[in-house]
Amino acid sequence: MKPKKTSLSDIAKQVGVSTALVSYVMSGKEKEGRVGLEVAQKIRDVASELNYQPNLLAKSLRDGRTHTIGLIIADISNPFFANIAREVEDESRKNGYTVIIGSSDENADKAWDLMNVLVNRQVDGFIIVSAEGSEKLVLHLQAIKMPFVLLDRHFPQFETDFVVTDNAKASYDACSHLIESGYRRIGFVAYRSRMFHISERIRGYREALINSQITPKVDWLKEVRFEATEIEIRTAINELVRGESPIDAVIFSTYGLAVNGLKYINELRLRVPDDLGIVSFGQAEVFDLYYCPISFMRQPIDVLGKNAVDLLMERLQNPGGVRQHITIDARLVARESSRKKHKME
Amino acid sequence: MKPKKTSLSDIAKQVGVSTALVSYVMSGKEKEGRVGLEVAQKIRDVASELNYQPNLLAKSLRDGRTHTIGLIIADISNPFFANIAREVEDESRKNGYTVIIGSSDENADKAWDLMNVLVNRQVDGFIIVSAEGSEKLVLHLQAIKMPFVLLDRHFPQFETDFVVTDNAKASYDACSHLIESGYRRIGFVAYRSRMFHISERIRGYREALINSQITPKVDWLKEVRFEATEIEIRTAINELVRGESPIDAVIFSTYGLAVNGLKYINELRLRVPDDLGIVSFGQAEVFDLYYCPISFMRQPIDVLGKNAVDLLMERLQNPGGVRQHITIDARLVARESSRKKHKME
DNA sequence: TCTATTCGCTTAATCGTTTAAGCAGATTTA
DNA sequence: TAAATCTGCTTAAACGATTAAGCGAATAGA
Repeated sequence: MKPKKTSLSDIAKQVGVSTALVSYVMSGKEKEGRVGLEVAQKIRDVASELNYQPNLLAKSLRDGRTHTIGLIIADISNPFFANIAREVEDESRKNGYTVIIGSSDENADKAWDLMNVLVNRQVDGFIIVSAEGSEKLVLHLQAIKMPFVLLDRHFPQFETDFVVTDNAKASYDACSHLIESGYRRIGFVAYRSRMFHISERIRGYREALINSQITPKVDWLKEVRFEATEIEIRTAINELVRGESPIDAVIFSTYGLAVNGLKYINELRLRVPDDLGIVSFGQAEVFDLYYCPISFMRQPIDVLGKNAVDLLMERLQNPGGVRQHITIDARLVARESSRKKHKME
Repeated sequence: MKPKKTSLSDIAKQVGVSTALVSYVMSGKEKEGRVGLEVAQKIRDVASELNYQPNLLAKSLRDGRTHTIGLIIADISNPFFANIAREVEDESRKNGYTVIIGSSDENADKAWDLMNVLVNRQVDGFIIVSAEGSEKLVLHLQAIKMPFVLLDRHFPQFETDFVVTDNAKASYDACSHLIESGYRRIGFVAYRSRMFHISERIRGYREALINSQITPKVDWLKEVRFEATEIEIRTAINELVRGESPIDAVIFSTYGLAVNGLKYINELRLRVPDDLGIVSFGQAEVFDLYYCPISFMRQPIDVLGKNAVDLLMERLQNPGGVRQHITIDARLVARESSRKKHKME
């Protein structure tokens, strides 16, 4: 039925030598294997004649490395993660590694299951964008001494390798920028979460306000549950723009929040930035093409992805080395959605 | 250093039996293996005590199936493909399969290399969104009897399994819709390509015009090279709106073309749909949030993805079975960008 | 009581590779 | 000239799991 693939021993048989010789030749170790010149050539000829392709499974089983890494992200259909995946894929291939991607949907149980599947498939290491509640996963990877790098989000209580953006600073910059542009009552929409990167973003936002002698009102901070984004973001925005202290600008702390938020803002026929200034996290074509291009904090996804892979490669070489913490700055891309307010207000 | 994972023989040693017994128990074949009750229990106890996890590499090497499928797409950072990837991933996992994704960048050589890597990793089958010039790849997979399903694009000259949208019909519907809305001079922007799905889209567009007694002008069809989208789309649109027979509506045959086209249309300060009606292929948040929501042909990505996986699963079961061709209709989602023209024009 | 059958287990081959160890024969060294 | 080294190759174990075949001992059948 299926034509059996040619193996080392097929070549060996045809040439009339042992598989050992063939192996040496095929893996470029003719010197070490002390293979004769004519025999080596004969082996190469037969190999290409039979179109020999090595079985990576056998190789991996033998030497305990699969040259495969597992990438666990929230959702590959989210452009932020899709771009990360792309970077990780490219950078890994450059290093001779294949990537297996899995989406956790921000669900720690799913992430745990995924991790187990990938561990059983003997990946050499992981790059992980953690879901909330993934402490167990991190501890388990440490326990089994599986190399891994946390990306975009990390747990300050654990000593791990990680590559993240400076979220507090990014938020601080976003908020300061709005203040400089003349906005004073600035809302902040985040996912309801106890994750560090979220609280860092909130902290940065608060500090920027305080630093400008603006007292952050509790009502300005809205936390939306990830599982019910579409519904809860409507409530949140309603309260923000129609509450006791209505806002004149808002920061979306995430791409998904921005998209859903903007949809509702359109429905309400609020004009950006006249009715509402906006700065968002995340990035995507949406922000360019919106009638009023959206200002956003650009996270250098390419740098994040590349650093994560490089760091993991380093860790694979040297599992015992000191853990590295890489923090990368986000850069404000100012657009129309946060342009200067007219003073006449 | 790294704590060696527990293997069957570790358990066997500790219980004092052969690995065969342990294997029977761990794979739920106690009956077949005729394993004693107490011994079976002892094995289970020790297994969970040592936290035994099977080595899927060894299993795969032994029985020739990896329960892995390769997914080759153009670019994971393109939302259309990202969504496909997501569907394929989910549906595969339901079937106990893991997916390895690779991006070809619409480049046949890259696709070929990717295919080889995945073949060497012993994937059980492929789902492929072909790049132009991938005939060699398809023929090779057939030659080595590797099961595969073509997704979204296929080669009519080869007898393969495939799952595609009815592109001619989709294009026909898109164009007819514009005509019904009062547009008469309709442009069509496509990638320069000899791929079947592209020419089908062009064919459907032409037929719709002819069917309405409109003679399609050659100048209305613009083909841009994938590698130079950003530059060439500007020329294309310039010529379309400022040429001898300027258009009043345009169809973008692809998500990427739409995004780049819309950016330039914004720059030109053309108003949609008053200056230019629009219908696009592809789908994404952009289309919802554009100041004038974009009409588009909705390709049911979930159905495409699910069908591709299911078809591949079937083919894995029955490699010899008759090839299946699944064609799925796209549905027009009419929005503001193609709303009825005022008669006064 | 003698032969079949069942039970509970072990042995060993297999998947495709890698690589340390060993073995003749030829060549060099002292 | 005897010992040491080099050359070109083979043998065989190992990675971790699966599973057909086989082997005593106990049980059943007649």
